[in-house]
Amino acid sequence: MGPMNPAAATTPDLSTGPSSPVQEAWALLRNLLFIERRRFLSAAAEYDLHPAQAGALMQLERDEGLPMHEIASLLACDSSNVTGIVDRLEARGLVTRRVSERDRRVKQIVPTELGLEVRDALRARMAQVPEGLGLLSAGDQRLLRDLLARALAASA
Amino acid sequence: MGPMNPAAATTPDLSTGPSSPVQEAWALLRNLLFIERRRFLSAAAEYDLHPAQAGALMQLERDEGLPMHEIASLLACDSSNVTGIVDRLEARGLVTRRVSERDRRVKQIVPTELGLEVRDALRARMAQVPEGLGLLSAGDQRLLRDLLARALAASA
DNA sequence: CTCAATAGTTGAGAATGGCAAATGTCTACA
DNA sequence: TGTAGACATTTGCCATTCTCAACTATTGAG
Repeated sequence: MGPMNPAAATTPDLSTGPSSPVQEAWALLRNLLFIERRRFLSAAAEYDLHPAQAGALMQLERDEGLPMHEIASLLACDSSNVTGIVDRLEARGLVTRRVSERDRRVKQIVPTELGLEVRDALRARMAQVPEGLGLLSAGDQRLLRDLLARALAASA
Repeated sequence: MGPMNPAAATTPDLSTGPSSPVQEAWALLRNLLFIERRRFLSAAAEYDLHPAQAGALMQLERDEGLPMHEIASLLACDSSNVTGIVDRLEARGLVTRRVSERDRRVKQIVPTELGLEVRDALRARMAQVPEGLGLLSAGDQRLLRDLLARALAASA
């Protein structure tokens, strides 16, 4: 994520024709995502991590670790970037490189204990539900979850 | 951070805890954000713009333009970044700097005709509704819009 | 008029991001 | 078996983003 990256615009209301309900819903969602980007940046900054470093760290799971090329794929960036990102995470004692036993070309990136703590703290910050959603009634919250689950199940 | 704090109330239990419907809904939404980021990156790349440049361009409106410090605020970055970003947009003929008449310190960044075309193309790409949402029934689409409208109205 | 605050720019230094080249390792195939 | 091609990672180069601190010009308040 980076860095991420600047994200969607605030709803511009393109003035080009009427918008359908689903388009309006999507415009609202983009607003939410826009706010989310700031949360991500400030969470990363709080732990003195650059957005890309935080993004990489958050992807790691405990046991196996992730090959660098998979991190690159998740972050949508070139593998050569991951080298530097992992270098810095490793220098701070947050991850270690471990050569894969099954394929000596690949290096599994495994979080250290410290790395797991930071990762979990970051995940917790991002898992915090935005204010607006929390204010919906319990029934509406369930409804929203069900709608989204249906929508994303259909696309996956 | 007691139970009275609404932010704390929506904080998920990191470790193995069961998640509430609203937390599940939010987790689904973050998936969407993830996908959305890639769309943004590829849309920007398609127009040979770096993400920050595309982000800035998409914020501009036709008539007044935006002061640079407002662009910085929208992009959540330092004003000094915006200097360079606008430099490159200007070099490519996408925007112009116009000194504000009301305050000669500020420069309004106004899109050129070409800039408007690119901006609209970018906005159109980002306005494209993700597959999953489009597969919902018409009724569900309206329901989703209404839920989100209610949630975001409450937070704004 | 003076002075603090604001808008933008500049410069230095770290980091990201893409591309091309190089190394070491695997795998398919003849 | 051996060899060619594919793959994972690293390195170097260069453009860009980003933060911080300093600087200029301008504004507005007292």
